Amino acid sequence: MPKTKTAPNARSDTAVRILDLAERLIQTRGYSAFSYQDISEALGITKASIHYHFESKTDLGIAVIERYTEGFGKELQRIAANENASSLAMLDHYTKPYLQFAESPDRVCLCGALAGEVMALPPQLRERVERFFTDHQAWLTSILKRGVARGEFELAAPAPKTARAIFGALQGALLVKRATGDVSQLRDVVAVMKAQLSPA
Amino acid sequence: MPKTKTAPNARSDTAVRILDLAERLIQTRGYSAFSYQDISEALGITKASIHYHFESKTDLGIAVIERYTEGFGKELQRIAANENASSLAMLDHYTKPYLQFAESPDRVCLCGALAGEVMALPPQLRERVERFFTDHQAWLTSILKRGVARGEFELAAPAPKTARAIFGALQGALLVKRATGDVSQLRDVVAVMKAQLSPA
DNA sequence: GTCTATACAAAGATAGAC
DNA sequence: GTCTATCTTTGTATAGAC
Repeated sequence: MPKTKTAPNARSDTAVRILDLAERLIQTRGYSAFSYQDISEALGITKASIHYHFESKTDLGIAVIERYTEGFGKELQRIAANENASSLAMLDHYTKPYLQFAESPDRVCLCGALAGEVMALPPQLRERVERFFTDHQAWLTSILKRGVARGEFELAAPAPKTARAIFGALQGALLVKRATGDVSQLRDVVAVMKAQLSPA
Repeated sequence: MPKTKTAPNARSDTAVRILDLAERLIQTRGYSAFSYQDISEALGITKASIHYHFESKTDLGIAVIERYTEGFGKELQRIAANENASSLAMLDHYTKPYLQFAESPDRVCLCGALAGEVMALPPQLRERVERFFTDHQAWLTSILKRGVARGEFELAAPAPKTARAIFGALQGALLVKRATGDVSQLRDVVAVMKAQLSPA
């Protein structure tokens, strides 16, 4: 029998290429500033074809965010599941995607980019961006608490506040990096963060 | 003789109201997502009238940024000019505008908002946003150095790096605040920053 | 799944009257 | 300085053929 390559939620090649490009466009130019035409020209297909895969721009936006947050979310689970790892190593893993964005001159966190225009987004997108923020801060909070419980961290402020500060510093560093081209800042922020969490 | 109220660079009342609203719209929705129509409806004048005051959207954007950066810039000069002030007090003054933005649920720094969509901006806007970032980081650097020279600060990293970290943390905190509604973070970030700069 | 063709609205902008 | 009217281009979206 012919092998079926259709997994439960499989997406066609084209759909994936559209998602990839849309994600990049949102990260570099923002949601409001990209259009089906941009994608159409870059991929060599018509706007109508894109509508076949994603009925509306809002739908496309939702799909991009969900793929991104789910991918990131699984990574968080994977990191936290490794119970032998030190809490510092876990935090270290968390920062890896940010450091990767920092490598390229014009990319930031997808949700960081969207946060800059959150009031202009369709509600379905806004909700998801806000959820990304709260989820990540919750995750960071749990890792910080774990570190304290294991004697690996010493916090100057309650875990939730420290988590928000770390998250905000990472997002802010990406913003600054893109505006001024300073790639080193991300690494510096991570280094400072680690130094400050270590017990005296 | 009739008193002339026309100062050298005076702007008409309407022009100022347009600028005020445009600034707010950029801060809350972004540059790409606001239109002359938004302004027209809110102020009760036609789009054509707005074009009379600002020939193009780019011109309006430039005017908004320049007013903002000049106002902020003068404040920086004023702060630094008070030679008796402690360096900590100077830093404290610097954070005031950020704390004010944090009061409102949906405002961020104008240039922070624009930084999220720099790649989509007309070059004249992009330049000015980048300059805002480098100017502010340079100013912070000079204050940090002053503090070190006067024995008021003790830095864990070179002044320019520390300045970038502070600036990034402030911008990031505003971003997070708007996405999650947590107004306290700005204050926390400022408090942590001050604590970390104080000599042992 | 992709195309052509088209609809429809919005955005940015201009001309010219008042 | 503001208006009406209009123009052009772009953006989003749909219908229907292939």
